[in-house]
Amino acid sequence: MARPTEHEVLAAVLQIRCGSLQVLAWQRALPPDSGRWSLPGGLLGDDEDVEQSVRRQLAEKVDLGEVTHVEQLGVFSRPDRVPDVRRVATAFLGLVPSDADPAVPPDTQWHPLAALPPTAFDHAAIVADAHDRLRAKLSYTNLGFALAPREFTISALRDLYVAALGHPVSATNLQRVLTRRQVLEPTGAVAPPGPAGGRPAALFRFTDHVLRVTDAFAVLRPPTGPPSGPGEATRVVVP
Amino acid sequence: MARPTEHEVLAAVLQIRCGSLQVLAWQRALPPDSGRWSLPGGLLGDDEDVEQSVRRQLAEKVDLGEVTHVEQLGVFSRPDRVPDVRRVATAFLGLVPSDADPAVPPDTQWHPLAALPPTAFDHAAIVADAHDRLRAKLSYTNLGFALAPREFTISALRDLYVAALGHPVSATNLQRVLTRRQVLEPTGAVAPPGPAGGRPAALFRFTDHVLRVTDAFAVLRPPTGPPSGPGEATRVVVP
DNA sequence: CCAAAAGTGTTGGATGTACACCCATGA
DNA sequence: TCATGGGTGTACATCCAACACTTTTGG
Repeated sequence: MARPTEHEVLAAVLQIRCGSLQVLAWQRALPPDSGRWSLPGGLLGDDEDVEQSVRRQLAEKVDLGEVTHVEQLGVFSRPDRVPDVRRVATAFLGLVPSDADPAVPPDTQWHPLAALPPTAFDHAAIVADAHDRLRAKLSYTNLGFALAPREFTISALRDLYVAALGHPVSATNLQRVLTRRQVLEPTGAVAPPGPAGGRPAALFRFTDHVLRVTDAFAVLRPPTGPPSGPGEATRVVVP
Repeated sequence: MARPTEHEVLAAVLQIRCGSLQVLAWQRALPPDSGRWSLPGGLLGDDEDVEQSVRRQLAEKVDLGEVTHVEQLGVFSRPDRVPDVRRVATAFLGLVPSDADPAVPPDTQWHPLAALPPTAFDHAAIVADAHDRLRAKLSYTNLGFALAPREFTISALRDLYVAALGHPVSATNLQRVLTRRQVLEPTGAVAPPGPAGGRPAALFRFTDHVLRVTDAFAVLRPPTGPPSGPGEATRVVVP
């Protein structure tokens, strides 16, 4: 009767490299789907939950210290998503700062999302979900911290947002929005100008390195009476 | 070595009944956790994905026609979440309109979230996640359609939002926000006043009965140039 | 005519985009 | 001093919460 059900975890690890958003994948040597590119992951172990598992599996491909953010995307469970066996996957989004260059195994490479080679199983859908989630959260959380170096100029940060969002972003307004929300703070230092000259750029850092919702409810917020209780509700849709 | 992994689906089905947000649960007759209250659900079948499965399982407890919205919350996978066996759960949020009164099996009851009896396993955490998701999406989507009757007055809708959000909501502003976003439209009809008199209330309906994000990116939106391409990006965090 | 409930008008604040303008540096 | 990149100031639009005021009913 019931086929045994396996459970795997898969991570779309994203990083902005050379100005483009890229995803980490390894090339399958054996069937099924040999030759196609596969997201890092593996079977859920007996003594771990999916979050622990994805971190353990990722550690086999990259230095976990370089992965600044991991969050669950959802379950992929079509009965035919993997041939022959019944394998349910929990998908994750992982982020690596743009200045990291983690060592990866020889079968593993970064690929621009815009030109993804043929992927195994339903991994392309997972990558698409990861991209959507990243775009959304860049807009209403401080998630940028996970893509940026510890210190950066506003134009460098702008370039990261452009690569991740896929549309032009004004450096002027990016700075204003993020500082008003206290997502960014100046370090006090400045970066030397490039060879073409120009005013030295101030350096900034993210004030916080854990995910925070910075744009609370757009509407239907609780009345602004006396200072409301601790831990105001925020638009935390996905933890 | 590896224990066989089972996969179950569980649904926190929410409805506003008698002015309070309630969740559907059934009382376990047998161990483990006998006597405690459990969310509807069951094991994933061989030929279905988790979305199909949760609908199938829900159909055993309520008329599926009454469930106006179902969405995935995430995976609960602590190794010890269920004793003895390894069982990973995909949790869902389900919504039932406030005017429905679905027949439920004798062991099944509605319970106010504010006074939840002892729950089985990690089901209380699932209910909490469902509540958070509902609160968040009421604010930036048209999800109210899934809680409201087909036609309603603004004050009735306000009461639903108050019950779901847990804080006061101004009927005046609720109407303005939702009509501006074209989430609501007047039916043209009016409801008769109550016994105490008062002006008859206009009846409204939701223009759409599928989830739509109505409050697009708060910030970092693409430049408003020429009319942008089709299907503008929106803050779809969870499909 | 009064109370009750519903709906409209209006104000003020917060937030964001766009754009003009000023600043600091290297050649 | 000029080109270049960086940063600030300001105008304008949008959106929303709050609240005063008007409308329509039943007693």
